Amino acid sequence: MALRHAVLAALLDRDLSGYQLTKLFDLGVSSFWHAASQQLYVELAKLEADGLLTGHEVVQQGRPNKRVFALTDTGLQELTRFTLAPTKPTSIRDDLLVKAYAAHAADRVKLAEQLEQRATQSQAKAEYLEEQLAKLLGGKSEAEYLRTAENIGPYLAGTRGKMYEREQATWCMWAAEALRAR
Amino acid sequence: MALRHAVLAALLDRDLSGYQLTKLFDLGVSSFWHAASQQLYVELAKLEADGLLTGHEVVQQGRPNKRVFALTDTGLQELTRFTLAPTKPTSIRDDLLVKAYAAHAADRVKLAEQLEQRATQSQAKAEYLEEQLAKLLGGKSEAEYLRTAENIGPYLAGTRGKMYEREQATWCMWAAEALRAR
DNA sequence: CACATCATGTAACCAGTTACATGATTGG
DNA sequence: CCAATCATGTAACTGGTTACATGATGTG
Repeated sequence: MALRHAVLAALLDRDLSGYQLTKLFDLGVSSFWHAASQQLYVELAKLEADGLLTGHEVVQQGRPNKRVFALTDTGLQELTRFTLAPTKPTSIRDDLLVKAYAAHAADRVKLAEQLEQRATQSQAKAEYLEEQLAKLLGGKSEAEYLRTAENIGPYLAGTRGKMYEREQATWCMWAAEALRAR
Repeated sequence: MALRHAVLAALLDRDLSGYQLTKLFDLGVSSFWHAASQQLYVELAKLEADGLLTGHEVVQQGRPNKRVFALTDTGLQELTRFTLAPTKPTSIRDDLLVKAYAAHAADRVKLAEQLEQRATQSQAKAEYLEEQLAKLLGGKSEAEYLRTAENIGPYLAGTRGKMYEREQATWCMWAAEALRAR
């Protein structure tokens, strides 16, 4: 079970609805996990059935009502247990890397174009994450924030996401350049 | 279909047996894709049935015989087609990132230990990949190699893997330090 | 009233993981 | 003869993706 713990983690210091989680786990936004809305609603139902979450209908004016989910004690315990359990490293699994490996079978210019396009996307995502991180800091220096903030988890994970996207962009540009130069 | 193209790419400039592919796609080794042997043998059977590969028994002395697979023309075409097809970006999907996000629910020291352990693993993997890359260079400078080598694909993909592991190690140490300092 | 956004789901399918199995050959 | 490595598979299960569906509410 994988999404499971990502959902529990997301609900750690705020309650969220399925729709809000969808936005959090959306591609382009998520720094620490990705999931589509369909998967989330299924998972939320399971988590509620297992007693790890409780859902509460929230009546809204101006928009449809929503069900907001909160961690139960059991849910929090399960999350804590998960953080202690050993996990194996996972490697990158990205079609673009396979394409790069298969460069010899590809049209060099078209592959370079794809790499450049991805570089742009990754750059944009990195910038978005950087903004989010700046918001978390709220004016403080990073060192200060890491010492004093209540929950530094989102900052730690967000930083990894930012690094990943930046580096992806750097590599894409480098590889595209290498292909174009031939 | 995912592993499919990774296998075709791996067979692009040399023929390999299921066992050799297993080692290539093994965790700890793979820079561009991961797969377990069970999955590989199934995939190889499918690829052969689909006419993208052909297998040939190779009689060996001193060890069990093996079946070596080679790309067919159709297989090569399929790989080329794949390199041209658009693909979406994929984000990191790593339990360790979820654990970091859930830092507030975790034992800080134990989480730091896990991060440090992962840093060590990633460092080792990065060094292994660096050796592989040096072998590919074969004494040439990178610039020279990228200009003149027949197939730079493995070098491009391997470099991404190396970068990823190095950065993972850096982040793990940084995050562990942040957790320990509290 | 059409379109965007908010909001929540079901069902079929596909890819990957885990568990289980087997056998050859060499070296200590 | 036992352990390590080489070599190849099957089957059940889990997690994730894709396709399909529906309805509320506000804005132009």
